[in-house]
Amino acid sequence: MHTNEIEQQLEHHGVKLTAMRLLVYQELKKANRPLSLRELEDRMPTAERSTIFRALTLMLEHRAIHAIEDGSGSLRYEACESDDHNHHDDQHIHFYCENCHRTFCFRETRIPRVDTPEGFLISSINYMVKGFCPDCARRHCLA
Amino acid sequence: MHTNEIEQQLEHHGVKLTAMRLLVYQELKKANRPLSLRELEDRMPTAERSTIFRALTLMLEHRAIHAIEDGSGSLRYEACESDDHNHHDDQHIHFYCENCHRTFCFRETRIPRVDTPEGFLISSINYMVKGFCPDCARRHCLA
DNA sequence: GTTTATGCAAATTCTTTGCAATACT
DNA sequence: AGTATTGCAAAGAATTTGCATAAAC
Repeated sequence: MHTNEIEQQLEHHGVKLTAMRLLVYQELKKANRPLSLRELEDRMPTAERSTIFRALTLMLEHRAIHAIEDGSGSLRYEACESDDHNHHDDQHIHFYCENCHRTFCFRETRIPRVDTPEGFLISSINYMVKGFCPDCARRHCLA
Repeated sequence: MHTNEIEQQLEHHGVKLTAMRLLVYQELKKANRPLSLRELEDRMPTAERSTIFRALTLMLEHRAIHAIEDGSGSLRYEACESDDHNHHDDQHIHFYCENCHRTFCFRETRIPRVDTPEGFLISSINYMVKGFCPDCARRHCLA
């Protein structure tokens, strides 16, 4: 994906472009999995924590990205898959390995919908599975 | 539910009984919704934060309770519904109101299961819906 | 020139641990 | 006595904010 496309995506969400915001967004796109603030910092030595944080907050508000809590103790951010900013759901489910603390995206698996009681307004859904990833499961059995 | 029943539930999970642990567990049962460490502290002026925390940690390990991340920035703890300590899933879905920061349990709604790729070992599942609760939705529309 | 974004530093909040004192068996 | 639990205080980790500088419009 070219930078221009990415710029357009951000603008499509109503996010005013800056060099830093673009960088953060690109990094999320590139990673292709949810990243924590810390991980983003590590990948962008030129960017300041608070700058990244404010970029993330802004993009969250504009629903260009979403946040998931995986139990690692820190939020992880992920670029939205679709450009449809009317549907801001986490589109797919995630898996968090309690042993190696990695978070996996199961992109093939959409989140099954449920009925909610009258009056509740839904803006997003997180479906988070936890346990052991194949690597850790194997090691755990051998041990 | 009598104290004795609650004691039995804890012991059934292999948690050695102490006054503090019982108190914490009772408080969770009583609340009937997920509580944060802070909320528990507020409800138990006699108990120390670290004591509550260690009680929670222990009960988590023994799967007498489970933890959910609702996006409020702090973990919330909830007494398990069933006494079956082989199934430690969050049995029902939760709703977090982004406006008033309350977390609701939709006990009627079980978490729909999904297929996960080969090799992943599942220990728990969180299904978290976010948005506006009826109260906040109404106020938001009027505003 | 006014508004907006950035960088730095520090405050806040939440979680977790070390250690001495206490309670339990 | 010996082990396990509790309370206090403080360390760690992550998030969030104030403010001065720098950039954008």
